[in-house]
Amino acid sequence: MEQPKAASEARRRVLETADRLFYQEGLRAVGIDRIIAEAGVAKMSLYKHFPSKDDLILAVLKYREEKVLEFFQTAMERHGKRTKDHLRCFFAALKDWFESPGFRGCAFQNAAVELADPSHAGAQFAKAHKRRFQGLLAGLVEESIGKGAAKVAPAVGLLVEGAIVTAVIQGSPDAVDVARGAALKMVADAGGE
Amino acid sequence: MEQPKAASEARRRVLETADRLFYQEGLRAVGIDRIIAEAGVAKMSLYKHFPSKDDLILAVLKYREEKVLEFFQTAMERHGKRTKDHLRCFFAALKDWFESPGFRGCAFQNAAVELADPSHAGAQFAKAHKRRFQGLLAGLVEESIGKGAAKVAPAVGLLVEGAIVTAVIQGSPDAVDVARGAALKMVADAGGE
DNA sequence: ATAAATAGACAGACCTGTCTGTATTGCGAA
DNA sequence: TTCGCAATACAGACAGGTCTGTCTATTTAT
Repeated sequence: MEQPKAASEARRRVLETADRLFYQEGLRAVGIDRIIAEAGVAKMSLYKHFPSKDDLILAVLKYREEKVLEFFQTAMERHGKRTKDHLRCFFAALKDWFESPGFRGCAFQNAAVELADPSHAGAQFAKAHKRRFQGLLAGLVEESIGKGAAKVAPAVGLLVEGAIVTAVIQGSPDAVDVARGAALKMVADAGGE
Repeated sequence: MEQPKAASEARRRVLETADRLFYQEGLRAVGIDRIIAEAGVAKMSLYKHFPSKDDLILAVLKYREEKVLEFFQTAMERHGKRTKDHLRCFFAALKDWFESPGFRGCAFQNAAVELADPSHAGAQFAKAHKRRFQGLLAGLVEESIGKGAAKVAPAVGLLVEGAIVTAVIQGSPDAVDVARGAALKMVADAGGE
């Protein structure tokens, strides 16, 4: 049986397909018809699970947040075998991400740009996600240098965000090296006081 | 008379209107009909000057680059009365921008996100613009500390780009203070060697 | 049989781009 | 000055396609 919490096979396929297409081509560029065609699902099945496209967008963003956190967790663990500096692991994972096929930046940055209206649920979720993400990053900085972290963590966050948009626009992952170098130096300087 | 190189009143109105609407609501969210209505221009007048929407988008980006450079020039001159540190002037101008009404981030970042396809003329122009902008910024850093600039200028660029997206997503100009603090410290450290 | 998913037509709006026809304007020639 | 000419812009209908969202009716699986 797959009815109560199996979350419905059709629903899962819609979510995965929409996530892929939205990320790759943009929220506005991808229509419902395209999603149901590639998901192999009837239109009514989609609208049963997601009453409107805005609802679907929000669900996709939530789904993606889980996937992003999972990605960083496993990628950092993989790099964690070589060094115990978790901040270094983070930048190694970030580089993996930039170099992954189909990389098109941060879905939450992109959503905030495409949605334009800051009151849109998707834009608000993006804002909340960025706060959570920054919180994780600040945790890594604090793990490195303790108390002084609050002084540099926000700047490290800006370096990461800047590296993401720059990598997208320039079509190259090089920015991550710049960000890592600057961030590690900043953190080292702040920790040595 | 207003015929030969007056660049056509209608063309100018289309460009200004499209620039405003595209920036405020997004390239895909704004249609041709909306532009001609608000510009008070006939559809054929628009298509005479800009054969397609993609052509219009590209023209708007070029137009905006001029406006952006003008803005920074005058804003920096205004702040230049108090300090001769041009890098500080730049961050003061950046803050003015973030606080200006209707601020919605960098049109070139936004265009790169919305266009998705990196081969689109608009995406390529955005990429080229960012290189030019980074060149200007690097010039300011070099003016501060000379040779060592090449080591820190790219990171300063990332801080600026990160501050822009963060200000948009968070709906607050605060990120500019973080970026300025980190950038000035980085530059000072690099200069003192 | 009941619940869920299927296929696909449909409405109504909006999209880009084309087309026709009219009004306005400046300018050289009569 | 007055006429006609050419360029420009105007208004708006139109074609052909796509968009979101609704609806009906059929199929499948439990």
